[in-house]
Amino acid sequence: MKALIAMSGGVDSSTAAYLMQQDGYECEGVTMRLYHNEDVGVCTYHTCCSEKDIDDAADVAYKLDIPYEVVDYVADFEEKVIDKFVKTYEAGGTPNPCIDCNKYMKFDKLLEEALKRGDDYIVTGHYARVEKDEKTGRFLLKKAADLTKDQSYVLYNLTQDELSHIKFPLGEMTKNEARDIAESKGFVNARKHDSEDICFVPDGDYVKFMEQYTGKKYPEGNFIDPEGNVIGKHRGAVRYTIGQRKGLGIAAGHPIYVCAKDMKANTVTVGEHERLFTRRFVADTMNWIAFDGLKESIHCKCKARYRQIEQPCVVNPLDNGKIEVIFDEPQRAVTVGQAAVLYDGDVVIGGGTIAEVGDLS
RNA sequence: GGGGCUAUCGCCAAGCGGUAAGGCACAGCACUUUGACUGCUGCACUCGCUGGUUCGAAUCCAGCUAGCCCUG
Repeated sequence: MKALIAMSGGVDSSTAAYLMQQDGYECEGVTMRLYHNEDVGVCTYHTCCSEKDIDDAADVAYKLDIPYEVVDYVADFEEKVIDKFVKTYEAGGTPNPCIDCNKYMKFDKLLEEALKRGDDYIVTGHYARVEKDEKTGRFLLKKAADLTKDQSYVLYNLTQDELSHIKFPLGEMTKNEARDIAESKGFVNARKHDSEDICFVPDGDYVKFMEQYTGKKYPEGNFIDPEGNVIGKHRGAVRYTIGQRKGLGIAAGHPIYVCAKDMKANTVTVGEHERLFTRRFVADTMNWIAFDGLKESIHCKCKARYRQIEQPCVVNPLDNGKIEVIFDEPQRAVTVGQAAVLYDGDVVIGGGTIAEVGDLS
């Protein structure tokens, strides 16, 4: 059996490659080049696919004695991930580009490439598990054994067909075990810092990135309180997201947070922490894994952002494949553009994009 | 023209003769394959100005300056 390892240059995918090899697979390593580093050599730790990362991946592949190559997906990445990222922000939402990168790059474009090359599987260093449910014959996506590292949330878009060609060798182990393996094999990246931040925005300033990318300047506007009184000037509405506290520059005596944005009026509403809680939202562009589609209401758990403990809720099917989620308890800062992923225990039922928040009537 | 009140970090605000609380904002770090949240740390050798009283004052006194209010 042949496997194509998506090697980011980090520890996880390196260890994953090693494990597949140990498992008897004929492996080849590939790194996707997703964008061009404007300032080569400057950003070394918190990006994937930088020149440094390619060096690291190549180094590991050499150690494992497997073929290695870099594929150029810059154009696709820009179209499928960056463009959507920018558009979501401009529309007032808050995107999660990692999810789209998984959906359109790793498990679509790159998987297609793998199949074309005659590989049976595509392999990544994600902490998640794929299992085949013998009763139904469906592939299930499940949380990682190491719950502190679980990444099933960012993988909810996987289809049955994709899942049948995916291996996550790290799904059963802890981060430390993965690092220890890398260390024992002498991989250069064994102690490398975990990836973080948006990979194509190395300095964390996504607004600056957007301004460079679009050539636009996002105009200043007013901060208003919930009653509509102007209480300050903001530096561009795209700069703020629901629930945000830092960077407002408003000294109200107590912490205040972004409660709402109106892109048309170019206003950002700020208010007390208590105002951020909602029980209801609507999600669209659903992908279902545990079954083909939602036909009736179910009770399950939902994560409305990456780092949230799943919360009990009721999910109601709506028209056009949308769903309505009603949490048992109000949740803080549920935000349009973020992904909502539904869980039944360890199993990912499915997920979608939050399209509308609030108004439980 | 009289009378009163107030002047302490970017904002708010403790302090009332014994050697500058706190909150907000801000910065850094931690956390983190999204944006956030959160946690930790830092942040006035100085209290509108000038003198005086005192062993010692942001705290008492005087004058000055500024702002606010009332009254003409």
